[in-house]
Amino acid sequence: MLIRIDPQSPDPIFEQIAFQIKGAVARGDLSDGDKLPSVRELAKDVSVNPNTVIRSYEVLEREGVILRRQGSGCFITGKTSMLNDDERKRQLSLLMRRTVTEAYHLGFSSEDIRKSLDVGLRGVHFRKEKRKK
Amino acid sequence: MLIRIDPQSPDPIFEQIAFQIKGAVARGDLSDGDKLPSVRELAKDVSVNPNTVIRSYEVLEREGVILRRQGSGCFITGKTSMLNDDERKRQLSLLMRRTVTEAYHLGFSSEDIRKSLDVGLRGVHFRKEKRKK
DNA sequence: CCTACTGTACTAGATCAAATAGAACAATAG
DNA sequence: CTATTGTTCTATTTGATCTAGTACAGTAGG
Repeated sequence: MLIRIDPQSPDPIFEQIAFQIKGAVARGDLSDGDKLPSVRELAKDVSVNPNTVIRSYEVLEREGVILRRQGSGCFITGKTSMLNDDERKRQLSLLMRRTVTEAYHLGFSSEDIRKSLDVGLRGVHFRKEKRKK
Repeated sequence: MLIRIDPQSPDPIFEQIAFQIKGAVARGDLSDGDKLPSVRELAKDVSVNPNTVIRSYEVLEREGVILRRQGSGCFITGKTSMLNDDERKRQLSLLMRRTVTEAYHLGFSSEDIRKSLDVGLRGVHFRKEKRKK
């Protein structure tokens, strides 16, 4: 587990950890059944309080990314969101509205933005359970 | 100016205000030269402290979206980022990596994501100064 | 069974960001 | 000159974040 914390970042540490794990899953570096480092171990690695790691793992479990089992450890589930379809679509729509607005103000054209999304998509490992429409 | 604050949102008020103004500019509802409500006026509208509005306007000016002129008011510039090209590209790349990771964990396919981006892009009014490549 | 590992829960405290309140100053428009 | 604009400042409250330390609970393996 190569987690890098940026102490200067405005994002809280527990979110940085959670996001990096989500990134590893999206890339396929971590997948169904893989074991995460223990709370204490990761805390030591990253030089952070165990409570902070716990908080990251809580977030990830609430989002369905991992499963926590007392005594044995935390594991990647390989599943996604758990929200109902309407809510998922709403979230995606919000996310894209934010993304497009920010990209626009960075001064990019719609072509630039589409291309950049494609680059991002190429880094992701899409083979998951089918979802019903 | 129809600004809506969600007190439940994890995002700070000053960011919500700034983002909604950026959204209005991206949609074309606000454009070059348009005057924003005064600090005190908007603060009253949204039932928020004037200092909070000031902070939103500071953010927007730092990003080049608006221009503040003491005595006269705040105005849309119609310009974008002001960062150099390398930094802009870096920001776009980061933004997209975040977006794709989140969308992935919401359980969407790369096709879903591309489509949703296109929907978002359709809501944006792209006619701006040319940028050198 | 025992031990060492795992996650969990709790309290307490330090630090910082966000927001409010209120006062005062500075530049502009009319 | 006056009203309106943005600006600056200090003080205070609230909540989130993070640290620290302790203790408890479930699991795996000898």
